[in-house]
Amino acid sequence: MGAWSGVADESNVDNGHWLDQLNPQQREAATAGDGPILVIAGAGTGKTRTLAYRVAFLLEKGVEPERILLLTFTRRAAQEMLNRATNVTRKIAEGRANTTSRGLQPARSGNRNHATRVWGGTFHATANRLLRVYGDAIGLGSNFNIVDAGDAADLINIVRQEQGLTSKEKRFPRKATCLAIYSRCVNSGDSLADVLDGYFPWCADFEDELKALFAGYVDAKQARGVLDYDDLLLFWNELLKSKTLGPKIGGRFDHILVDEYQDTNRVQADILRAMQRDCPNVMVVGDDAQSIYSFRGAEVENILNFPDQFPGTRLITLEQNYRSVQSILDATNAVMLGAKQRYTKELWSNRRSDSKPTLIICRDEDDQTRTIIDRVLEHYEEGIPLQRQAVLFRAGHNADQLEVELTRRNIPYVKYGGLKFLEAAHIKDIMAFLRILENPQDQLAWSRSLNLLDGVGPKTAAAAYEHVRSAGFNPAAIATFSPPTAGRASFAAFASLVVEMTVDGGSGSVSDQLHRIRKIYDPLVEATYEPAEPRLRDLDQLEHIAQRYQSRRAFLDDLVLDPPSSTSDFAGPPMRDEDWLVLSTIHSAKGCEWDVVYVIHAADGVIPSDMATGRDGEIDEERRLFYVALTRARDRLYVSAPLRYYVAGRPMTDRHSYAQLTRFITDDVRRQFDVVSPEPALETEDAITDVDDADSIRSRLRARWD
DNA sequence: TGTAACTCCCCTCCG
DNA sequence: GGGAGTTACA
Repeated sequence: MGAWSGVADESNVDNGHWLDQLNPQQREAATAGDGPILVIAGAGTGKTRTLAYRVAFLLEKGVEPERILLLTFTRRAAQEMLNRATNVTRKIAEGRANTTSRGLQPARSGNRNHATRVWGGTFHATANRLLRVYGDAIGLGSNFNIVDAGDAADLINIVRQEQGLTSKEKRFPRKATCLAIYSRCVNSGDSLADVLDGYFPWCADFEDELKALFAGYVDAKQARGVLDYDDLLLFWNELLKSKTLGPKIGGRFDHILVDEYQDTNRVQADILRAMQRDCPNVMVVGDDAQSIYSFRGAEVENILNFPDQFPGTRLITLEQNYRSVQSILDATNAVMLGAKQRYTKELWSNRRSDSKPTLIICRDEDDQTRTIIDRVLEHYEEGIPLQRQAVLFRAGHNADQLEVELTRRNIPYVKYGGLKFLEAAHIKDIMAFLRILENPQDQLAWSRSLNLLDGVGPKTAAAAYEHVRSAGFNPAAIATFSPPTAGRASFAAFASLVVEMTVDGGSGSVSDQLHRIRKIYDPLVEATYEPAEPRLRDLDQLEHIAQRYQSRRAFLDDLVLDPPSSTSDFAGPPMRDEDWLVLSTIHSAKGCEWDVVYVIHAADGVIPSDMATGRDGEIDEERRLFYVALTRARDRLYVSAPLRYYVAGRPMTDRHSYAQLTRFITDDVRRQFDVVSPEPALETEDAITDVDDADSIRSRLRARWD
């Protein structure tokens, strides 16, 4: 996406010693010796830069790249750091070449892409990589399919129906809720009763049923040869418990670096501790004030208690902010002052500014949309490209109206977060076809594909799966299944394609395979969706990204583990040199920065979300989220809130409701902003001293009549 | 057994 | 506005 922290490139490392590019604390972190290290890095303090230099330092020291494991929150973050590390090592090598006699090759000249051999990625992606290697050893096999949250919820639903858990007197929790409960249990290690009590009190009546459901879900995953996201971590953790495999896996590495440690959960911390037995050099980096993923089971205690859990920890704190002007930091520091749990860091910057950030109070959402777009265009006219400006919001749909208006005005934008490309039905359908070929046990994939065919519903799909199963999971057996009803034409076409592709499945590139599937799938799309055109274009794009992959397995795994976060991630060359505005959820903006940032919908109920007011600590997390949003800004920061929302109801009864500015902007915080309001006359003013007070005015007015 | 049409309820953030 | 559950009909 837009700009990553510390956009400054590493191009000038050859002026003086390369480590001179870092401040003393950063340098201490980058060059620290062995043992556990905790780096507390406030927003914008050069964390990415420090990690990149750390990697470069280790490589320079002679550590083999494949013996370094870099765990990050997204794969994009890992790539960014490794690219920068590569730049640093290249500059060092060039510098060395210049100081040695001409004609000599620089040291390690064959290792230009050294850093690309570092193990880098998310916990989940790393787990996948390890399980593909060691899965056979524990009977997991290496051809498991990974299911995303939607598929996992569907599978839970199947089990639920099998178990007859369709109570009528009181509604059973929805499938997504069931999955969320399950996930929280396994990620936190807490008992079902505690999780229900603490987070899902309205589901407490179903404890026994849920217990049975989850047991059935675990069995169902096993029977179908699939792992969900949580399984990846759980299985990795289990591998490490083995007396033989554990040391092997940990022993693969000499150094483990973990970014965004404040957003790891208990299983991830367990994994790290287990890895550390055989790889003592662990460095974690994070910021307790930016912990925003507890909804996913993240525990900020992991970073707070790191020194206890890893004895001998060296603590390094980065406090100088290189990103924002001081006036923005004044505002963000003020926001954090209100946190129940006080954080110790107070960020400071050398970057001065003569203007405060701006708080824009808007009449309603229309007003907000217009105002934001106007400001964006003003800054654009001043010479700040759209890509260096970002609009941030709490939830994906908060940007709906803005998107409509940007489209109407022909202003290009990309949106990150919110609904994923991959979650669209037509994408999942066609991916299901590939999943069948890769792992014929995957019942979800079969039923998804089969249900598309005319005259095939759940029953027929289940019978067909059973047929394939009894044939030893040979996918080609589908050809000998005869569907009971009409519509045999499309079934026959489907079956013969499966047979064809089973026979020569390995041959042909992934995008070729997709292309062949589309011959029967496109007509189905055209028949199913009214404007089919945009969906077909999505499939074109899918085919386009598939070109980057050598293997079907890698393609499937990547799309689940590292889904394209916006449609522009695979936009073709035409977009390349255009400019576009960035729209992003605050969560997806983590780690990024822009010259100008607009935080919209800063109204109570949105920030903090009205869904997050239940528990202690949830409000604090919303505050941190707001803090993360504000600290993305380098030069200019706008916060806006509509005071009125239209509630789209039935025709003729459209009403509006009134909103309040987010509670995180207290009077103290507000003083750090310039306030723009549509109705300044209605603003309440603090005590004014340059006119008489009301009493003296009244007595003077009265005096005329004396 | 599959499908279309109708109802009701609830809606977040992500790997 | 869309998922999930129900009903009527082919």
